[in-house]
Amino acid sequence: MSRKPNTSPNTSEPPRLGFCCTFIPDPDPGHKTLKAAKDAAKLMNLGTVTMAHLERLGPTARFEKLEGVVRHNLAALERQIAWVSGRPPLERLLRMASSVLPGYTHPVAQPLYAEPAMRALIETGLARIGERARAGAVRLSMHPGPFCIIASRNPNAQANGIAELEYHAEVMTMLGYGSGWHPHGAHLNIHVGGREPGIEGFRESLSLISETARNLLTVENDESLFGLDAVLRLGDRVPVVLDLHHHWVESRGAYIEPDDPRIRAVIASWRGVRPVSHISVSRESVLPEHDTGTLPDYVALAEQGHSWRDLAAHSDLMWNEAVNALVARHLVWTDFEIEAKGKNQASVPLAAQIGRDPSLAAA
DNA sequence: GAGGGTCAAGTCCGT
DNA sequence: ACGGACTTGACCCTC
Repeated sequence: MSRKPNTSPNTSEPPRLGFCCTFIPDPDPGHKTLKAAKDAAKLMNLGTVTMAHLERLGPTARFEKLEGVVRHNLAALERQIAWVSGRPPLERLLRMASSVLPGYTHPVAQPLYAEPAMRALIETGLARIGERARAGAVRLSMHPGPFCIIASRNPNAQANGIAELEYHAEVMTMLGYGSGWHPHGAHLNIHVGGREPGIEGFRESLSLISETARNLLTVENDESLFGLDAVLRLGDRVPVVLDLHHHWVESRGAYIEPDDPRIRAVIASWRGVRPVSHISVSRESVLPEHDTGTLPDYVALAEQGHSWRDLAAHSDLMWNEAVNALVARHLVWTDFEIEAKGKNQASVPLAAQIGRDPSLAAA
C-alpha cells in the first residue's frame, strides 16, 4: 500500500473517459429487425435473477438458474471489456455493473455461491476478464447502489451495506485488483449515505471494512446532503470522486474549473492515482430549447420553474458543447465516467469531439 | 410475444 | 404514513 502524499496531477497515465454498466448497440441496421437489435444488446449486457424466483425453485433448478445467469454475465462482461479495449485510448474506461453475481450477499443465493463448481466458474472467469482488461489498458470501477452504505443509525442496514461493499471488493480481488492502493486505477465508489451519522460515521466505519475494500474505496459528492466541501473532509482517508453535475445542483449553479483550489484537494486525496470524476447534464426533455453552446444557468432555470429534481435528472446524450469543453479542460487531471442514459451512444461522440478539437485536446 | 405486477436492500423528500 | 427517486429498469408470470 503506497500512499505517499501527492498534490500534482499524475501525468504518467493518459486521460480516459467511458460509459457506465450498459452497452447500447448502434441503432443503425446492422441488425435487420428490432428483435435482432435486442438480442445484440442482451449478449453485451449483464442479466440478473430475482431472489424470490430462486426461492420458488427446487435445489437443482435453483443452482442451474443462478449458474446460467452467472455464466452469461461473465461472458457479457468479457464482451464489454473486449469492446472497450478495441476503442481509442481515450475511451478505455468502464464502470462495471454490480450485478455480475446477483444476490451474492443474499441468504437464498449465498449457499449456491459457496458450491465448488460455482466458485471455479467465477474465479476462472473473473481472472480471465481482469487479465483482458489490463492487456487492453481498460480502467475499471464499480458503483454499488444506494443500499450500499457503510454508516447507518440502523445496525442491520450498516451490516448489510458493509457486506455489499465486501462483495464488490471480492469481485475486484478475483479480477486481480485485490492488493495495493487503487491498483491500475480500479475503485469502488459510494456515497456518504444518511444525514446521520454522516461524515464522522463514515470515517469511523472505515475501520470496519477490509483492507482490500479500504484500498479500493472512493467517495462521491452528492446533490443534496454531502457536497464537495463535505466529502473533502474525508480526503485524508478516501479519494474523492468529483461529480460536476451533482456539484452544480448542490451549489445551485456553480461550475468548478481545473484551477479551483478544491481540485488540488481532490487530486491530493487520490495519493498519486489519477482521479476519476463524473459528468452529466440536465435532461434534453427538461431543457428542449436550451442553447447547446451555453452552460445551463441553474438560478435562471429554477426561476423559470424547473424543479430541483428535473434539473438533477440525467440526459440521454452529452448535448451541451460548453459542458463538453469543461470536461475537456478537466481531462488534464482526471478521467471521467459519463453518466448519460445513452451510455456509449453519449460517450463515444464526446470522445470523438474531444479528440477532434485541437483546443480541447491541448488541455 | 405482449402486458402488467414484482423485485433484497436505505434514505430523503414531497404529498 | 406512503410512494417515488436514486445506482438501472429488468425479470417473471400470465394470457
